[in-house]
Amino acid sequence: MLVSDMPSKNDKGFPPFAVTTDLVILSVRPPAFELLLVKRSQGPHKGDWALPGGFVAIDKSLEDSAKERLKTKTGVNLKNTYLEQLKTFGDPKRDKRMRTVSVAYLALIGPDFKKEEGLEEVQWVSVNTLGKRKLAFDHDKIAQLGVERARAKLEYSTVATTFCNRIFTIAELRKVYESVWGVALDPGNFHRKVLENEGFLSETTKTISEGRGRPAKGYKAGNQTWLTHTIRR
Amino acid sequence: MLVSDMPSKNDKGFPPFAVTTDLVILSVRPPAFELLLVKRSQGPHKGDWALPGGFVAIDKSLEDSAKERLKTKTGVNLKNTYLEQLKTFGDPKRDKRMRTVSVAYLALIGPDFKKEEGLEEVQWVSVNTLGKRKLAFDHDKIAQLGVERARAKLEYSTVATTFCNRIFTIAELRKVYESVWGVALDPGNFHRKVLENEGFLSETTKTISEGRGRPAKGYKAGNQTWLTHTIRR
DNA sequence: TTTTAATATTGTCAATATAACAATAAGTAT
DNA sequence: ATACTTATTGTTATATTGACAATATTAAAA
Repeated sequence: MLVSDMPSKNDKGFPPFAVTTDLVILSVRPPAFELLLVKRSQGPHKGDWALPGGFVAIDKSLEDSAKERLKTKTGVNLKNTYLEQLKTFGDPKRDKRMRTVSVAYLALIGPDFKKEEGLEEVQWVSVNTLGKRKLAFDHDKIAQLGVERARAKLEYSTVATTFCNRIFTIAELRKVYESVWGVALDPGNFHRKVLENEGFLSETTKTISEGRGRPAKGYKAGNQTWLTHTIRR
Repeated sequence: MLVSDMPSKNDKGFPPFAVTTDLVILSVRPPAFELLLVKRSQGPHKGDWALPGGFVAIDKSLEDSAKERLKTKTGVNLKNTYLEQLKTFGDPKRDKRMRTVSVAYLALIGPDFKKEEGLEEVQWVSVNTLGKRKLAFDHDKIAQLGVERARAKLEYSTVATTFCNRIFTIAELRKVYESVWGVALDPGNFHRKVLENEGFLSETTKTISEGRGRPAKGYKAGNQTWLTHTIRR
């Protein structure tokens, strides 16, 4: 049934909408900055690549709906992930089956997610392919927005640490910034800038040695969410 | 009917949601920074003050729904207003009648809106009363979020001009910043900072004299959306 | 009409912050 | 032991910020 043929109100006195959540799931494996896509196995745009998502159950919160989907697609430990609402898309023509409102979420995850197990077709792609690739529905636009939000957020928030392991070095954190922004940063200046942000990082006793070169101190994510001294691209 | 009693799917195969838009409409009349509230005339929370809002029609976009409501409540010329999506609220228990998802919008408007005409009870209140006043549904939280978004946006975007008349002085713009942030800013430094932002303001031939003191040059909003040199609180 | 007060606009300068690059520290690989 | 590589700390010129002073230009008061 087309939207134009639908009754404007149901028997409860309100127009019935379908509500979905869609996820922009991002991950960094320096120097790659990647996005998770799934191949649609049914419904409209069958066979196309799309963002993971689906209907919200009548008794579940929007965020729980997004979290569950994130868990099943990536197997990540939700404690070490970052999830925030991105934007809601509700154009009347975005889904021809019915009037659908999609609440998009942005998820940032660390390196240790479960690799896909072949049940469903799942693919990590570079965010650089976004302009070129055609995704289902309006998912191009949603994915692009998610990438831009992530890039912006690295400037003034501490979220970059969610792309790292639980313990990481300042150089690893710098490579996250460089991968997400696609620029090179001065190691010395970056090092200082990060440390002058109270609560960005928290020291550990570990040191981490990666082949050649002086071993680096290991840090954990600190307790702050916002940076007092912003980091510039 | 309670949510818990509702069928999990309708005959179209998806759970039926009601979708509403709610508006955080903000305006500045220095030194006041104000929010528009309406008194609910029916339904749950009848008699309480709430954000303007209501159901989205089955064939209207979310933004058009918000725009129409903004128009009827304020009579503003939509050309001189700023409207952006804020966040979507969909807690299963937020409305006890039915499962409702509310897409909140933030609207910033200039000084020349139509004063309410008494048909409906409408009220401008200082944003400072927000913590104290109890609003319908989760509208306290939504309004607070809108105020914070507006405050943040003044730092790095040009939206402050939407609080001004079409032609305004730099001092008037400064008073907008001071009202929204609740701080005093140095007139000289502010003046320079604003002008060094290419495309923030655009010169006019008018000069504006407000009683005593040297008359100021009149400016219009420029063509940029983002500030290259951020303004700090 | 002259003086005073108020506000706009421009100047000055010390204190901070930024960015580029140099130097040193501390390991691994040969 | 030596060379090499990366982490971390130093140095310094330049740019930005913030506090406050000086000048410009008008309206109101005397």
